[in-house]
Amino acid sequence: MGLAKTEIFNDQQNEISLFAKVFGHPARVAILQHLFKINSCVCGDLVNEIGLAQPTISQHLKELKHLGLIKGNVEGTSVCYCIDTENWTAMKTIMNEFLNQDLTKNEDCC
Amino acid sequence: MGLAKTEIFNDQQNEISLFAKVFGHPARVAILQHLFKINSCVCGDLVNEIGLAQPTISQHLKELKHLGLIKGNVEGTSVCYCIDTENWTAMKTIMNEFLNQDLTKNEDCC
DNA sequence: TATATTAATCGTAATATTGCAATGAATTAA
DNA sequence: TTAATTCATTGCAATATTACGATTAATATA
Repeated sequence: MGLAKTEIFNDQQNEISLFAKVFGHPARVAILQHLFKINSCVCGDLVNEIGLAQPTISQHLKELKHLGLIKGNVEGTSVCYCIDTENWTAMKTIMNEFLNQDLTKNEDCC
Repeated sequence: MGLAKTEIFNDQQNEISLFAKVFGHPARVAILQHLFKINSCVCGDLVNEIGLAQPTISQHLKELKHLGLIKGNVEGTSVCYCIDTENWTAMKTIMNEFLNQDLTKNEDCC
């Protein structure tokens, strides 16, 4: 089917999977790392930095923007992207709660 | 193409995206949460707990196992799964490094 | 041995994702 | 106004993912 049955899972599980999914491609990981590193915002330098065609980068940026993890500002003919720090922090809280589940109760298997 | 150009990204970026990808489906999130909660290991209870068919759950378990995040032990006719605590911790380190990048340097966009 | 139970695997249909060439829209520069 | 620049969008081909019925393999029980 290629279609997840999201209706049988709770909001938290669906939200975690949506954030994780957007990190599930190395190009988007690389884009985010570069935005963090460059601090001030970058634009289509990303196309040069990462070795993918412009429409491909544009598509990945769109997905990151759609989840609110980055913002884009038009500056003349170019568009400047950067991390949305507030939303990034909120995402981190959700992901950390999932990743940092209590392991001390979990013994070796059976 | 449906195929990520992993060769143009570094190992860290590819590894992060592989872990994230496996969390990118709510069923796998739910499976992991249940394994954490049940502490002692569970088997095909997962099929009942989560509302998906047995082959589907089995497939998701296979992916989690392939990444080393869970272990499976055969017990008679049933198979008992649990979190691989060591690998989970290692994964957490990698994901935290990515999620906890320094935000203090990132100002509002442009 | 025959049957039941459990879970993995196979095969397949439906849908999603990735990547890019071609094109379009918006702005700037000449 | 015309041309150049930058980026988004469209359309499409190749591949991946999700889900499940049917089957198989392995073990347990009668």
